[in-house]
Amino acid sequence: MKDIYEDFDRAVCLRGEGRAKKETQWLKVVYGFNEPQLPNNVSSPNFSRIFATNTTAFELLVLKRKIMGPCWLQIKNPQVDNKGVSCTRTIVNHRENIREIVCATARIWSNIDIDDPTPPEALPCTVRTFVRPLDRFPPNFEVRASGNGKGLISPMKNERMLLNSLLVTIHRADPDVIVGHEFLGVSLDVLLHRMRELKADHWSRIGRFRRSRWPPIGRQGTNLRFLSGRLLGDLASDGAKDMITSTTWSLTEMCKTHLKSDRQDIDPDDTASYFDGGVSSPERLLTFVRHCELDAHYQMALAAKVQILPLTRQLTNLAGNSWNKTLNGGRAERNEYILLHEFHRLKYVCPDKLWGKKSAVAAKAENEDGDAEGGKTTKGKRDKYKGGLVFEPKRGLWDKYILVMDFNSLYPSIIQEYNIDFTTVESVEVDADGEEKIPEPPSSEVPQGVLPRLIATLVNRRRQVKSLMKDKKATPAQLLQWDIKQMALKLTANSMYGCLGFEYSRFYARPLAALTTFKGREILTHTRELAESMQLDVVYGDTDSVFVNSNVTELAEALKISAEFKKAVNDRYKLLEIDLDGIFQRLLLLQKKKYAAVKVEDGSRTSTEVKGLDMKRREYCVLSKTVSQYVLEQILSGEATEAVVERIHEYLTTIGEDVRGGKIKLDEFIIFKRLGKNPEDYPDAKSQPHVQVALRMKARGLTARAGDVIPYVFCIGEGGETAKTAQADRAKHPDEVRRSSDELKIDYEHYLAHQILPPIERLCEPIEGTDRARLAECLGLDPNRYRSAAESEERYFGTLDSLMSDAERFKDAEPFLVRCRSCRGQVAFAPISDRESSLLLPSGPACPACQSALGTASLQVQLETQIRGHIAKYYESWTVCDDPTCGNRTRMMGVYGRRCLRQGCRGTVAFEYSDATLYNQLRFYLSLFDAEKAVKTSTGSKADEVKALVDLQGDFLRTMAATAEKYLNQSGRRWVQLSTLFSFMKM
RNA sequence: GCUGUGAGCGU
DNA sequence: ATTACTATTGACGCTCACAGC
Ligand SMILES: [Mg+2]
Ligand SMILES: [Mg+2]
Repeated sequence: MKDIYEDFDRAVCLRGEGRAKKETQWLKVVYGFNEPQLPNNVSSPNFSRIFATNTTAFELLVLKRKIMGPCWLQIKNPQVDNKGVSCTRTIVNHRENIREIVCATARIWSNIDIDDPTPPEALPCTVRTFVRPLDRFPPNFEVRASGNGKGLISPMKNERMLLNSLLVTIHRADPDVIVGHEFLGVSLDVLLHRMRELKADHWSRIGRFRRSRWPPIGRQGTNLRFLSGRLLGDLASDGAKDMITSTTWSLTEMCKTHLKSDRQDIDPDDTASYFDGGVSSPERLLTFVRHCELDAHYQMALAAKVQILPLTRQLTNLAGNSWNKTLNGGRAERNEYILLHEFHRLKYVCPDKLWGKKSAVAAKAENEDGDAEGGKTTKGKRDKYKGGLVFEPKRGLWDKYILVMDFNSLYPSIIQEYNIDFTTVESVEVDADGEEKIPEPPSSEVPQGVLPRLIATLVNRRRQVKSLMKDKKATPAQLLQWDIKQMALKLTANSMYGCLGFEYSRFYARPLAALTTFKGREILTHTRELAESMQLDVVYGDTDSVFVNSNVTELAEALKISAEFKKAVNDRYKLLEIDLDGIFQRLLLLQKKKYAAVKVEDGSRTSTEVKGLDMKRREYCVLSKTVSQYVLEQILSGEATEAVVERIHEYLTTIGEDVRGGKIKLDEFIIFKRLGKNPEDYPDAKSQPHVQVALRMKARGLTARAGDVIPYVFCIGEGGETAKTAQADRAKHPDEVRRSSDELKIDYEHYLAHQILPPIERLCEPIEGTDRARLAECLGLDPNRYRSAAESEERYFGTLDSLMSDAERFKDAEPFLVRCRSCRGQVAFAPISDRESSLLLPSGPACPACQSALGTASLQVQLETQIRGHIAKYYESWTVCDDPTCGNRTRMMGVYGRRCLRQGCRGTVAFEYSDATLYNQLRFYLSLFDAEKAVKTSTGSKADEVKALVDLQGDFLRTMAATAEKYLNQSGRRWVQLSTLFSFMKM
């Protein structure tokens, strides 16, 4: 082997379990990357282990040269930055169901300084758009295109020419950065496949690495390597999504929220209509081309607005990783590199990167855990250790000042405060019961560890930057740059903790993470106790905050209390710092992590702060959010409850009418849900609306991949579905609804019952004077279906001491029909207190028609037969639809389904003969032979008569009652089970 | 109510 | 007119909808 040199080096090994091993002697061997990699598990009498056999060239270069992110390696070039934006339009070739390129815009800015806050529209750029016909261009299109304003439009003969010209443009401009929206996931994928298919010239010019032979094109969204040498800033990448607050990250939405521009949405299925040489006009195609031009601008404007490039550069400079990785997202790698740099500098040997495996520690813990599967969350991911503490909220509407006291970056502070580090914390024993114990923090003599010092450095640098920002003479450009810097420092410090508990991390150290959160819980508990010792009421708290009820109505007094409390808390810690995060004038505390408040801004201004409520979630449509917003405003208005409740009821009534009257636009009904996996990978796609919609999108040639946010609307079923699939199948893409022109109708009832009512009900839960049934009624929904279980039960059976008479209670019960063997007549067994109709005489039961006696045994058999008939009917499980226009009666359904099976009907089915009906029937039979009740319900002179009768016929009554009771007990137990187990049936 | 699945808010 | 390869994942705490039992 050549190129080898040897060198003894003292180093400390950082392996696995918490504390680093002792300093030992190492032999450093270096050889070229042209030689094969050594296996990492070999040993010999001369050495026990080899480390870093699989270190990548990138890691080595960056560490050895101490390269901390983007910088010039040879200082000979002037600062040149060339940014390009590409925007492509594709069309689905339905014959082969593949996507082709029809239009592409390259918008190029040259010599840009990314820290320059000037918006892109104020900077010069060149615009070049290539467009090709599907068959032929509309007449005169070429002429009209040449007269386009700023941007150059180049009509191309075919797709291959388009691609070639695009490649030439990219080659000439040779951009350092490509900015796009869904470029990696969509555009690049189509570009690559089309370039290969059509044998485009110099295809590798899309990147800076020249190739002639095509390497395999990987899975969609994984082909970043084709762009080697250029940076890709994709607005839809995970990295960008973390920086942009948006529900869908669609271009249209981000333009609206971040640029205040109304971007026109184009239904992909309409693309062909713009191109049709016969139908379309040149103007129409031009609008399409200009739309493409404009999108390229929007993408750049958004990138500038959210500052992806400057921020990712700062993050990369801090961590010393690759800029492209930061742009693409994934925090773990940044964290890994910042630690690699630090440990390398201090001459530690770091744990090797394990490809495709969890870290050694994680794998070991897995074996020990065995099948003792802990609390699973998603994708079989277990919770590995305990996290933050959340106090049980004291629910309700608070109207005295509430002080929100919050620890400043709790976890980074804890790591510093307790000197938590790989090198300082002793490894822990595993308990007998497999429970891992929390390690002890080191004693105060132990010198500061690597991690605490790293975080301290970051925090100090941030403090310096923030003090710079206070300078009055600072230019806006400087301020912006400093703000980005301090943001990057904060993000970096805050992400250190997360990676300690990350099982795939090279620096995985679960005990350290567990210790950090443990201290967090301890601190929060102590903080609460301190507040209570100061006679302060803590109404809520989450991980690093306590909500203190000041119980005063004067702001100055509240501030005084907060200052006292703050001092009391901060005196207990060296570094840890609590601060007043905000003051709430009113607070509606609904659940853990769910509340709304009127926050006092400086002086007299206020703002509303909402956390965790349904209206913050993308799965609730705009309409639902609007209604929630109104209701919330009323509740927080501070006015008298009656007035508030009345206004809410009124509002809901008009909403119900407006919705049913079709006065609300389609956009207000759109629901969003993200695909957690690719749509094909769902085991039960049938029951998931967003998956169904995504699958249909794919069938039409559009893309729908893991991570995409799918919009959909619930429509009225067209029929042909089974009960199981009905709900999900009724979800349609908004474009489908728009295209269908009245074919598809929005399911207004569904929206009222599932999107509007539940959030409102949750908001009003602590409000006196209204309830679910009342709210449902206002919306025009059947209040009975929304009554609470207790209420429904009352309505069924009456309360125990109800005034409801038996006649009322049993009005729907079927009578006990007695057949006389002599005269073959049939008569109902009337209540015995009803002396005129009853067939029970003091001498015994007798036929009212022929006066012959009826035997006890005969009556008993007849009763049993009829009871069995009812029970059989119950088990037949006939269901009937509640929609009066349908009335479908069937037993086709699964026992627990509720949807009507009939095509096109949206009714809800209930058991025609329900458990409640059966129960009531049996109680009716029993009541017929209830001596005590008969006496009680009789009045005046009748009472004596009845009393005498039941005394004489006691045996008969007891026999019959026992018969009824036997079945009642059997079925009664069944009923109790059903009513408690399947409480949903009594909604 | 339990189980499972799927959502995504919160710190 | 030269390579080429995986794989890709910050933590935990809490609520909600749906299907099935
Ligand atoms: Mg905090
Ligand atoms: Mg907080």
